[in-house]
Amino acid sequence: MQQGLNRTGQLIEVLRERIARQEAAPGAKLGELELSVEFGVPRTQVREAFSALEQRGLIERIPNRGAIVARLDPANVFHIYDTREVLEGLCVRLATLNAPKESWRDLLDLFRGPMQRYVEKSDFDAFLAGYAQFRERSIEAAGNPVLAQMLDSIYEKTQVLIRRIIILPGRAQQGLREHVAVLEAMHRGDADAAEALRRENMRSAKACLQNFQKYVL
Amino acid sequence: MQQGLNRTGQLIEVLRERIARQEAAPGAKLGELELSVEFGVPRTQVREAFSALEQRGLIERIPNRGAIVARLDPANVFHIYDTREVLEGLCVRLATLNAPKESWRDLLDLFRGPMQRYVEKSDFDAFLAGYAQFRERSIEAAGNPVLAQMLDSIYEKTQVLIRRIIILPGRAQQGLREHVAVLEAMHRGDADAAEALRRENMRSAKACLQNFQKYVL
DNA sequence: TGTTACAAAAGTGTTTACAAAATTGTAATC
DNA sequence: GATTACAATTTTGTAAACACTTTTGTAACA
Repeated sequence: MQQGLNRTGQLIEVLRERIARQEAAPGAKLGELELSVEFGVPRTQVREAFSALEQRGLIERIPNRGAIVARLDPANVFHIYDTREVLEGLCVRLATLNAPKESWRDLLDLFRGPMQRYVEKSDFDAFLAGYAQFRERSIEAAGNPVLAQMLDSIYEKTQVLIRRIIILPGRAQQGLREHVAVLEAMHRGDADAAEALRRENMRSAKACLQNFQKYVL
Repeated sequence: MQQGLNRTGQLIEVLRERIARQEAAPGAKLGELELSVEFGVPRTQVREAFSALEQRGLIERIPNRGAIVARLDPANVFHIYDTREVLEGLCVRLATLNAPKESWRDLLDLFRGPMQRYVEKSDFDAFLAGYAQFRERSIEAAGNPVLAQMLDSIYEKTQVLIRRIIILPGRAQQGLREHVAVLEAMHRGDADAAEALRRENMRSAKACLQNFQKYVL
């Protein structure tokens, strides 16, 4: 799966990052020549990168009209959350089973202490960084590369949404409470509870999304 | 995600099919020039197709040495089954919730009657065709394209294995029993039971794989 | 006979150039 | 002043050519 060194692989990574961060907005046009001069690579390599990104569902290619950043089909958002629910559940279950209980201490402290203050101060960047840490640690502890890849492909599509959900009234607080509950289960080594709580967490995020559908989608 | 008409998209599909069917064995070399003359397309399009297939994890590209059909890392096989367990579970749950109960009648009859005889006669092709039918119907009824794509990406990697597992002593019988149980749950509209039974089914397949590890991996 | 050195061949990676399509800009007409 | 027809520009799609790497075949030598 890794294609670390060659230039095309790097280009794919950079574009993937750019799309996930929304530096290139959905629907934005990606010019072949434009990118080839920006990165100093031949146009054929840009086209190869496009082919890979299209396969990943991050861009759409329209014949003779070029490539645009894929728009997130609102109908698919809920499908994504349904799927994500079971994957995230599996992730924390495996992580709980594989890692020593005490290894979750620092994250638990983070979520019980500093993260609370980030919410109160509306410091969403710090808050999201905490979420990212939880995500990375869980995936690493789960030790399942197949699962990791699938979660990645979901994250890169939903990263947009998370920033919109987090600012909804009360959502950050509730999400935080639920994460603490998950971490507590992980800390006491209760894998089944961790999975159930994480799934509950995803369902509540989806419900929140449904409530404010007209504002965020 | 669809790239139906253009030639590169077709080429990707044909190669994907060929790899999934094992017409191209794992480790087999895929020559650019060779394929470009076979399909009558320029070499650049073959390279674009390679880029897409590499992203999908179906081939590996080694710099200056070309592309080979990806070998299935034995360590990943169990990771695949863990992940597949939760996805298949979700699939039958959604299918049960979305489709009318009676719509599973014909599959239930198939699995209770003819499929039994296929097993007894060791008619594995007919048997696998029945499995495929169950799979397609479930995915369609689930109506979740995100889930469908993930299951696809798993199937195209494991199709090899299924043919080896099915011939293991007693496996076909047990798998059939478990499928009947799942279908019965679906037929009476019990989504939770269907999910639990399907997951149980995946775990038993994984266990079987572990028992005969040295023979099939 | 086996091994090393070297040359030829094959294949991949990259660049360039050209053809076709779409978009944009302009001018003529109603 | 708005609309249509047409030309110019831009951009994508395709083909060919070139350069570099790996592999293979051959011959000289120990």
